[in-house]
Amino acid sequence: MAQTRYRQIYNILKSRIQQGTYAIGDYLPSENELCKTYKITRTTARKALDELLKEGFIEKQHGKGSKVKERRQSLGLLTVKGFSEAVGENVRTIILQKPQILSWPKELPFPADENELNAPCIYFERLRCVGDVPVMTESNWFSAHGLNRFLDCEFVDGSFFKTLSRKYLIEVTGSEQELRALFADEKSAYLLKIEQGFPILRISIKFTTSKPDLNIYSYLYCNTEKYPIGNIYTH
Amino acid sequence: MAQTRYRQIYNILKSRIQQGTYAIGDYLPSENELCKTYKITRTTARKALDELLKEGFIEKQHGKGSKVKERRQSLGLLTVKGFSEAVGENVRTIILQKPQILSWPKELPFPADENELNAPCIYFERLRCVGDVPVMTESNWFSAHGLNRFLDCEFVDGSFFKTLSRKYLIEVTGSEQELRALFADEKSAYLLKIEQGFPILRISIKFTTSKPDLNIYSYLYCNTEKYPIGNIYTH
DNA sequence: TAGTGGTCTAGACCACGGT
DNA sequence: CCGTGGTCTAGACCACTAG
Repeated sequence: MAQTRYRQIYNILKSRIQQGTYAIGDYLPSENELCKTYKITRTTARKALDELLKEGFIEKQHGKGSKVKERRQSLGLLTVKGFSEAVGENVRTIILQKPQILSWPKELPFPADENELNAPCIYFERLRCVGDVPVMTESNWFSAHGLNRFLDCEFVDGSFFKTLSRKYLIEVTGSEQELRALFADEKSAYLLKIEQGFPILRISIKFTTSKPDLNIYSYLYCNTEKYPIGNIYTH
Repeated sequence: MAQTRYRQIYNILKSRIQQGTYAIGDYLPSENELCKTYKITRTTARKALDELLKEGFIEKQHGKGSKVKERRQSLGLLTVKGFSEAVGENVRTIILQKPQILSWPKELPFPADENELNAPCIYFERLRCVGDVPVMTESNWFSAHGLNRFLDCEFVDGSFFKTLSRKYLIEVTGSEQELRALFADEKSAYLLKIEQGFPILRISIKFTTSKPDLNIYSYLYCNTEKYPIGNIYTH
């Protein structure tokens, strides 16, 4: 078996959710139905559903079923309030540097895991704007291992994480972050169209994913003057 | 059965970890040992361990066992890295203003719920230091409704949230936050012993609690130069 | 009452880690 | 090699939801 059985079922269900076969609000087949359909036991069916639950695709209701949830597009745990969510339509993303192979930088936002550095490094850089106002620069590093043809492919809906999910079946499983208030340096000031020395927020992130040896390392430099970083959290 | 069996095992193991019976780095009894000890099957033992895993108490190693991990304590979702955790012993808290009844301010970090404003407002203010270095000021507002004798009582272990939990059985259930990089104003600069105009991080928080009509509103002003704000998150 | 998810038993085989 | 955790089977009883 190349994959575990529950992982196969998980993948089937996940892709059907993503393709809209099971739409938001729909109920997945019950655990017993899954057992019959795929000739598995409930333990295995439940394990597959548990994975979907962990990743926020479904919500379980005792006595009713497993309901497809609206996926909380969580950029780790940070969402930009009045930005990708609230502003919605008005958000623009400018690619400053398309994904390309670079050597690993001397310093990453967080120390990398050992194995990651064995593969080449992919780097890309974007600028996020609300209307015409640039509010955040974003630099991303990650290992190219297992991401075949990543450089050639277009982002799904312009989203990096959606691309990982849809094309490579990789989900973000967690993140570690660090926040720092800094004077804007020359580059940030130029990109964000502010004066050098203006206070900006730097967010250092390490995203962990469902793929071992794949973490995403990012720096976000944010002009929080008009668009502070919002962070919604429900326990 | 008042509780599920796996929850009982979970509680036993958790309290032993918290009390240090199983120290950081130790291995818990193996799944098979747990089966014998508590007369359960592996499914149940694994379910108990899975809960501990999810909450970050242990780490599982194939072929070796379940190892007790260093716990990342999440206060809401913000932890001060190299501060209440890492620095540990060296953290000091200075009460700038003891809890007292004030009128509600014109502006809170987030808009208050309607009913809260009917009761008086309790306010207190603290300064957090690492050693002799002040790193964060903290201002808190909340409704006095139902918090009898709050002004007279001492904080449990110096912790506001522990006090709410132990004395009033109120738990924090979630939070909403907003981050902003600012120039330090006169008051913050004075308290944090930095120059006015230095970049600092302001965190606005609304903590929701298990008590309806009780939210905690806070401003944190942080000097992130030496001690950036860390934020550990596992999905 | 029928169907759902939540818990639990009693086995089995496998892959990994260290001896 | 043995013990560990990872996966899986084939059942069982329970609590919850809804017609």
